[in-house]
This record gives sequence, structure tokens and C-alpha cells, in this order.
Amino acid sequence: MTTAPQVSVPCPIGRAAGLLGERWTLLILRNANLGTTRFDAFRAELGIADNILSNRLARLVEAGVLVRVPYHDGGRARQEYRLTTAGAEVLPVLHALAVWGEEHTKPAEPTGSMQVIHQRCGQVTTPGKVCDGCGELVRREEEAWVRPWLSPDPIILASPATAGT
Amino acid sequence: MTTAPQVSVPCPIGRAAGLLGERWTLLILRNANLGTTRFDAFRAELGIADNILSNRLARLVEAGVLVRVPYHDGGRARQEYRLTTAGAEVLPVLHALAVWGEEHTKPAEPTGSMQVIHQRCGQVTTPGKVCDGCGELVRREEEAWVRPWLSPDPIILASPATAGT
DNA sequence: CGACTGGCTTGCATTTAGCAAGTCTAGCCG
DNA sequence: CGGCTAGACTTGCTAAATGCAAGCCAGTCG
Repeated sequence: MTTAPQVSVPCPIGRAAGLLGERWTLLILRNANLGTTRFDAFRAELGIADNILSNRLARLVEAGVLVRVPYHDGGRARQEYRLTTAGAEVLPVLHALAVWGEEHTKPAEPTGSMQVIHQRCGQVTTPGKVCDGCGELVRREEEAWVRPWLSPDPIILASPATAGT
Repeated sequence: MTTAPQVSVPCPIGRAAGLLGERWTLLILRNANLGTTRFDAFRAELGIADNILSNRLARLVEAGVLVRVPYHDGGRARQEYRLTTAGAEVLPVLHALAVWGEEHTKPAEPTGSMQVIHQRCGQVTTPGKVCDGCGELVRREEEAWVRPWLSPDPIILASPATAGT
């Protein structure tokens, strides 16, 4: 495992990087925060190999970042990977990466850039901060992302699986 | 290269993760932000293999996150790797990781946890936020980290290499 | 009953990472 | 002046991790 040896070092940054810094993990969590839950959907969206996706999902479940929830799809048992609270709380990391990436890296070909929208007031705002439009704290349930290279429609962030579910 | 294929995808998170999410990179940047500049020092602090360190430093220089500055040490030419502005700006990512790691991961053996101190008022504060003690914005030059498993002394964050240097 | 789909596991081939040892430059020591 | 040492790397080789392709199994559709 790539960065896993670091998972129990004394530095919290080292531990977080040891788990989240493995290849694909941050991308999986990004998509999970945007509502992806199924194995196939992750595979299709990320272009990740099956065995690695399987491995990563297992590790994230083990780490308590995702939960595996069986559900029924027309009578058939299927699995869903839902965010836990810990998974939902990687959001600040994603925000920080989004800001840094927007500022310091360039896409291969110019595309409209990602935007975070405060659904309550409808304004575009800086990721991870108080709303630029209305000055209020942007709550997770009120936050949506626009990723114009995929679709012009905003995507509201997924809510974590509640303890009872 | 581990995550490098992602460096020019349209999503800024993907691009940032493609560069910063490579193994060791976040740890190198963490230490660089704490003042490490020399090859040997990174090697000793991280326990990273020479060839990989060499490779990562080269990639970070290429990405504009670090600059290689030759300097004189008693008449001998040495290299120093200094943060650029882009390198200094990964700080929010480190803050987010520190908070998440502190909250959702456990060290192998209990140690005093990492603390961020606002030097101006001397208070411990939450990483990446307005000072919990005095309510003012914590500027980078006023921020110090205490990492008690290494030393009880606070370490003031390194300032990036100025354009002229 | 055969095909199909979602969610995986298995088997290699290819990349990376990790370790050890070697190189090169340049002071410093006696 | 010859040998020694230190910093900053390369080079070679082994051990993991990644990627691709194929296979499997349960259930549902036609």
C-alpha cells in the first residue's frame, strides 16, 4: 500500500496523508461527496481499475470513512458506499485542494472552472469560507458544486449516512 | 509517477491531488513549511530514500512549488530547496489535513497532539481559522506549530523565497 | 434456459518504491 | 599533496503497487 505505512505516525498530517494521500483516495472521496455511491459509478467516473477500486473502498470502509450499505434494487442485493461523518469531514481538504489547484495548476485545455454555490443565496463563493455573497456560513446541505466540463447543473453535496441508516 | 497522470484533468481537485497526492509530497511540503530546506535534512526527517527524494524535489521544482537555490556554506556550493508562494499556499491543505487527522485517526501510541499557536497573542488556535484566542486572522508569519513528540518548542513557519532571492 | 448486469476476485505484465552502493565536487587535516 | 569527509545525487537491483483482462456468482429479463 502506497502511503499506508504512515497511518499511525504521531503527526496528524502524516496520518491523514497516509490514508487520504494514497492514489485515487481523494478522488474517490471527492466523488463520494458529490453523491456517487456505487462501485460501477466510481469505476466509470474515475477510470480506475476494478481491483484497485475494490481495495481502496475496502480500506476506506475499514478506516471508517465510508460505510458499506446493502440495499435492494428490484429485489436484488446491491452494495452502496456511503460517506460517514469522517468522510463528510474531508470536505475542507477538498476545498483547500480545489482552491490551490485552481490557483496553481492549469488544465490541459481551458475549461470553465469549478464553482461552489451557496444554494441559500444562490451566489458563487470561495470554497471553504463564509459565503462571499451573503456573508453567512455555508452549511454542507446548502453547498453545491458546478463542474462545467461535465454539466452546467450544480450538484448538491451528498449527506453522510446517518447513524441510524 | 504515481498520481501524475491526473495533473492536467479539468477538475482542480484532481490536478492538485495529482501533484500533492503523490506519496511523500505532502510530507515534504509539511517539512518545507516548517523550515527544512536541505536534501539531507529532508532525508533524515522523513526517512525517505535518496532517489525518491531526488525525484520528488525535482518534480516539485518543476511544478513551481519549490525553488532550488544554490548557496555558499563556507565557500562551498550547496543547494537549498525553498518554498515558493505556491508552496506556501499549500498551508490550508496542511491545516485541513491536520484537523482531519487529529479528529479521525489515532497514533500508534498516544502522544501530545500537534498545536498551532498564534505568536502574536500566544494562544493555541484551530489550524486554518481565525485565532481562537484573540479573534484575529492568523498570518503565516505569526503562526507556529508545536509538535510535542519531537520537541516542546514551537516552530515558526518558514517564509517563502521572495521573488528577488 | 441463456444472456446480462453489478460487484467483485484472480492472474499476470508493467510501474513505482525502497535499499544499497557508487559518483562527483570540494573543502579540510596532517 | 594525498587521503578523508560531507552533501547531493545516480545507478542497479529487488519488492511492492498499479493496471489490464478475464473469470465468477447471484439474480432478473426475455
